Amino acid sequence: MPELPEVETIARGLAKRVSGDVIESVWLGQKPEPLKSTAQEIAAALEHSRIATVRRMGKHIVFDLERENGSPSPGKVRKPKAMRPGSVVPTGLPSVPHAKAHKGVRPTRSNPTEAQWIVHLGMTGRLQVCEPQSEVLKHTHAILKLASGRELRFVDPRRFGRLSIATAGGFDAGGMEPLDADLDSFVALFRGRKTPIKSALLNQKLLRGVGNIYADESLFRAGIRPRRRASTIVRVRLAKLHMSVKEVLREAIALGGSSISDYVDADGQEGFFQLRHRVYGREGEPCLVCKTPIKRIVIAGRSSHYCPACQK
DNA sequence: ACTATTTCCTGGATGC
DNA sequence: TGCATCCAGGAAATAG
Repeated sequence: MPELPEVETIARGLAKRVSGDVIESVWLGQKPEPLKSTAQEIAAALEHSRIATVRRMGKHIVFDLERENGSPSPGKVRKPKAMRPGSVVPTGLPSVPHAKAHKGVRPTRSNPTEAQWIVHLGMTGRLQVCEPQSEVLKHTHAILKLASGRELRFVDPRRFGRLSIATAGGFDAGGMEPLDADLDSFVALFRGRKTPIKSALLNQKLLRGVGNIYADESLFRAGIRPRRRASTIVRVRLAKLHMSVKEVLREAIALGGSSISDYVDADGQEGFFQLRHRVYGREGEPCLVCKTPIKRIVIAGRSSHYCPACQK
């Protein structure tokens, strides 16, 4: 499941492969009725746009788009309303149900970034760059034809992923980037919060990008039990957590993320941080520090792993 | 303003 | 073998 390190890895890979490429046409799968207009918006914003950059914000992948010279403006793009990708599996060659409603619209000059394509991979979402003739996988919800001749496809079996369009700079990714947070603002995030520290770490409005795996791993390294109320943790311990979070994320990024279930990056490469997990997915196995069996409990519906001896 | 709970979704694992 | 059930999990929606 892509959390910050996986998304970072994917975004870097994509940046290398599709930056500068132009989106010629877009196919979007059928969506469950309510958000049809958004699909039009997405197609309109993407088509004839150049991908300037690809980067990560929290767990989101952000494609910065700029209009191709002389191509019509996509019209005003509203706030980033999330869209549920289509549910219908494309058969054969996808036709393109895009809106071409803008004929005589004023041409734009060489503009800087005008819009952003925001992709959240959910749990099972993947973006693949491939040749047009390669097999369209089941659960493919979007296909972008690129000027380079390749295709950028969004595949997501479990459909927790989200696609949306934001106006440039208008995308609100939530809380602060954990890797940028200084100690004081990090500590301030938890002041007065009665929620378990694990829940606070997962709250994207506080920190963006930390998910279940890295929350558990960070808490282990900081010696804090996941159920500890955030407000009861003293500053020095939070300082420890501050360090642990950054350390865990940096190590994971360096190893290309954690590959559990079927995660692979943009190049189809697996990550290797799962080999460094000290508590996540190790229920009953001995703690690597003290040999006490790792416990698993459920917090807010999320399985949480910790060492009852090392974490207080 | 917070916090806790429910819901979405499918494939894989488990159980009978 | 087949069928039902459970589980994984991010974040939005709902309830308290």
